[in-house]
Amino acid sequence: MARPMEFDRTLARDRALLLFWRRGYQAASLSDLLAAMEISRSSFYAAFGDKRALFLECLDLFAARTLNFLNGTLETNPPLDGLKRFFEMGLGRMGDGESHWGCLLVNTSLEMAGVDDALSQRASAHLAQVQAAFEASLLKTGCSPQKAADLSAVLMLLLEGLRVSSRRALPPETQRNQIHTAFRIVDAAL
Amino acid sequence: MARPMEFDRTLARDRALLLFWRRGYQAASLSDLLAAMEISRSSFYAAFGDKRALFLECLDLFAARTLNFLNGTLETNPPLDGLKRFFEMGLGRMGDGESHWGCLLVNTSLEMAGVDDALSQRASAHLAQVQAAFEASLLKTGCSPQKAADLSAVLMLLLEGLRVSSRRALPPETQRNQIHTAFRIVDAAL
DNA sequence: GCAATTCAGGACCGATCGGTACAAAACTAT
DNA sequence: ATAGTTTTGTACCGATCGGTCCTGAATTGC
Repeated sequence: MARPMEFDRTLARDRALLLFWRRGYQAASLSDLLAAMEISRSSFYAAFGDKRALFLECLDLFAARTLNFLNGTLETNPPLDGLKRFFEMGLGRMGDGESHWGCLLVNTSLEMAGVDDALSQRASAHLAQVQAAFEASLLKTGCSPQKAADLSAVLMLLLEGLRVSSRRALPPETQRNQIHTAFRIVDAAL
Repeated sequence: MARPMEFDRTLARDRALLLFWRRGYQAASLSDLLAAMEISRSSFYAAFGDKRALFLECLDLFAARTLNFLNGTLETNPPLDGLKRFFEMGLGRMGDGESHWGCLLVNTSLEMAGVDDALSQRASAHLAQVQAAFEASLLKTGCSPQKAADLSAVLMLLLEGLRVSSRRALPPETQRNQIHTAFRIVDAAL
């Protein structure tokens, strides 16, 4: 019927996600986004609504992928090993990008608090889902529900702290040590 | 010789610090700042240079106060109690403001990473000083240097996670539980 | 009182922000 | 080929950004 779209929507969206991840919501200007996504202004607004809507889409997508990865590792590993592997996600090879941008959920929850609380709360809600997955996994180790609740809350603290370490660009080796020590003492508490 | 200043510089600076703490660097516009500080544009630039310089001043001041408070509690309490008290700083009474803004150092380190790396790194360096104080305190418990280094790194993870919890506006009671559980398992690891 | 000096208020600046409007280009269906 | 439809590139929009400049008011030393 008419002219077909000239760009791949999901590809453009993924590129936007990377930019948001790297720079945060506010510092990623429209021009930056258009350049990164390699589409024009009109295509942008036609396909994504506006900047905020696109961000929301990216945020939810990031959360879905994160939960997906987490559930994957939890299914194919003993609970604690799966958790540890999840913690180690994204501290990868030194110069590969993506490795020192922290976690978009944590970043957003902090950046947008007091600025756009709806965005902040949404990111926070996604984090709560992650914590719920932690708790479910801990329960499978046979510990008490109380202990699972308490420890999953502490695991969330550790994860957030680790994603801060990542964005602070602490050396991967340092982060690896942090994970190792953290899991050693969590293990002892089980 | 001439007309004296009509405003209290340190008062204005403190007000700016609160705004930066609450909204972050980017979202605190000049107009916002002037309104909060209750000074005029010209006074602002005469007294503080520019927005970034003022922020830097606030950041360093926040760090100094934080370290000061930390060292105070560490001097007047047994090491672990002092640390715990530091962790509990700022989760205070529900509606008193300041309690759910997280930590300016953590906030800044995340927000400015990839945007103004000098600011991010500076905040990160201040955090490293806090961690060093943790380590020194742990050493006083008589544990091995290795253990002090490892545990202080984990304590930093927990602190960062807790300040994220704070800015996410998790209920103070939840945060209290997190602190309690965290210190229980850290204690066990000593 | 008067000159000298420093202050504060606000007009003004170019740049950039996110977002809209519009016209030309590109494609399909007939 | 042509009519009809959708996409795309870009000019343009008002608002706001951080920052400068200039004027008039306020206060001092004399």
